[in-house]
Amino acid sequence: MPDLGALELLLAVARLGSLGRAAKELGITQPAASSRVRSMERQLGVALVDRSPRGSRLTDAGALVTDWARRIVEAAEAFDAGAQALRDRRDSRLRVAASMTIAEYLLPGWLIALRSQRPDTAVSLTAGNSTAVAERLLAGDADLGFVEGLTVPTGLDSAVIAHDSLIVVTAPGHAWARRGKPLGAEELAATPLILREEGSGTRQVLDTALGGLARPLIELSSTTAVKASAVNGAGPAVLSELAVGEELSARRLVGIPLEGVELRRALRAVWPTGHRPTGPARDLLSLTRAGVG
Amino acid sequence: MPDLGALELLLAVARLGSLGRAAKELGITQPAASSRVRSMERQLGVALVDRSPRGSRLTDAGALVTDWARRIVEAAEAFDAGAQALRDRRDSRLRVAASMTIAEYLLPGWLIALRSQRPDTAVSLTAGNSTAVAERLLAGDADLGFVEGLTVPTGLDSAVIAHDSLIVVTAPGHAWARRGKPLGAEELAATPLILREEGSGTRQVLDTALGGLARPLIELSSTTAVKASAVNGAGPAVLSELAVGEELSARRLVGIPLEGVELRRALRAVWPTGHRPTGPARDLLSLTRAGVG
DNA sequence: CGCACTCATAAGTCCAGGTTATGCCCTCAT
DNA sequence: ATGAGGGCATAACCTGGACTTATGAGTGCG
Repeated sequence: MPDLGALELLLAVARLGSLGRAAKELGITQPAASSRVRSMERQLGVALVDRSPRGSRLTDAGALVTDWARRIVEAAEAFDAGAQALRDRRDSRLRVAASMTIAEYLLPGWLIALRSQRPDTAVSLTAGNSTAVAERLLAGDADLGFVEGLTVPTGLDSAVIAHDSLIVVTAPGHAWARRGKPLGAEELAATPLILREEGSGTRQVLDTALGGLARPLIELSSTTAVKASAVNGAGPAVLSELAVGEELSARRLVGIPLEGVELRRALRAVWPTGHRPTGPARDLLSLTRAGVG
Repeated sequence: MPDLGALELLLAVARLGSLGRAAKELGITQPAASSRVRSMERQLGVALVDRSPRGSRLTDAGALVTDWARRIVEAAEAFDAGAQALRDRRDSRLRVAASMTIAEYLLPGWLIALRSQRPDTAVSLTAGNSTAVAERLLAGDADLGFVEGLTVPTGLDSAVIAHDSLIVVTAPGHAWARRGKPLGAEELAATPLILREEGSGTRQVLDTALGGLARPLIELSSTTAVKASAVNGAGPAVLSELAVGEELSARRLVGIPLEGVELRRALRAVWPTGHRPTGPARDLLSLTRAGVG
């Protein structure tokens, strides 16, 4: 398994064109960097950088490895942004409460953007369901909240910042992946589906859209488990599009077009009625709304 | 920065419900696992798992962290699949040669799938441009090739396995993100764009589609650099949709609908004329075609 | 009550990755 | 030409963190 530090080093070498400069950027010495890259090359059995007395340049294999590495490091940065927000729990200038889906898929990106824009803003994050978010806001324990769902908790003002569409997905081998015409509500309702458990946000939306008729093939308690089942060909699943971007573009899953079924739900920023977001809360809010145009 | 090993451990704990079992799966002892999780919790300042005499369950924060961690680990697995293919250069049963874009974005996923389906197949990978791929195949140094582009090198048979569409993207704040009607060819050709350098595959497709008229605002030598410029609002960019899936779903970039411009190019599997792929090459080929339906 | 499972603590070992120190190679400017 | 400077490699040493084994303690069950 790769070592994150080594990957960062490799990216730095690619960017700066020299082992020494890369080493300095990461706060280590040049020999340390040299040895790290060397040991990585030994492990891969391929030369990654062309060393010359005028600097170091990536080889072809190095460029490929670097591109793969970049994905890992970007995911790690998102993790870090989220982790920092979890860590700085108390004395933060901006306290955010968010529902799970938003905290999982969207917040890390926003936090990275906010950090690059206002590097000195400390953000703290708590995650929970809609009512928990509302409680924290009303108790003054959070400055800004994010919820998904069909209704806005009372006592809160809100702004729609995005929409989350549920989509029907199957493994590429499934018969639905080949069908010519879009899927209708009746057929969807008549087919057993891989679903989140009753009471979950996505299940709620689906039941509403179909008039309470969704038939579960399997019920699972996490989005990830649903995804895994669908990828393994257990059947068609209904999931937030946020959760399956990766799988769709890698064609591990295929989206099935729908017709006459509306599976959108609003993602909303919320705050106590009257208390218009100001300062860092306003910054974050405008970041999130930028995407909607 | 997080430690990959600790993240894997956390995922294993989540899946298996016990520190001890997770430890065993990773080949370490229970105290080692215990201490690792503990140190991670100390670093984050949040309890991640609820320990009980009957096992360990994730806390809410733990579930969130685990979801973030899963992304990193998945990227690392893709890296690992690619790295292994680079490592086993010589005596492998299946030797693949692929163009950069395919090697970068698609192959790792295929290799993971192939590994789970045929765990004992050793794959080796070399990356290069179309002519290099053709040379290796014709010289008998590779069993199966993948190329993108408008033409098939002579001496090779091919099968289209997917299509790669170029798309026009801008930062969400750009005026085009708000326009109502699709963009036409003339307007696209008249606007300076952030592009890859002349001679690159994507540039080639764009020039062809526009009749050689693309006007560069900036020319950059890597897909990543183009992406970064576009995200920072330098202007509209043209990129493979494979490269921007992440950015689109996080709304760091917005896709601009086009009209009357065809920016698709075929991704093809290729092999020496007559030499129909057999054995592991056939397995890999059928994996890649599964997505097309 | 003792067995089987969980997790925590303690004490000891070991190596990966770091450091400093040094030398070689190349280029460029004086 | 020659010395200065940047870039990389090698060598020898140091250290801390992560692993190990050994043990104890809490819970539930036959």
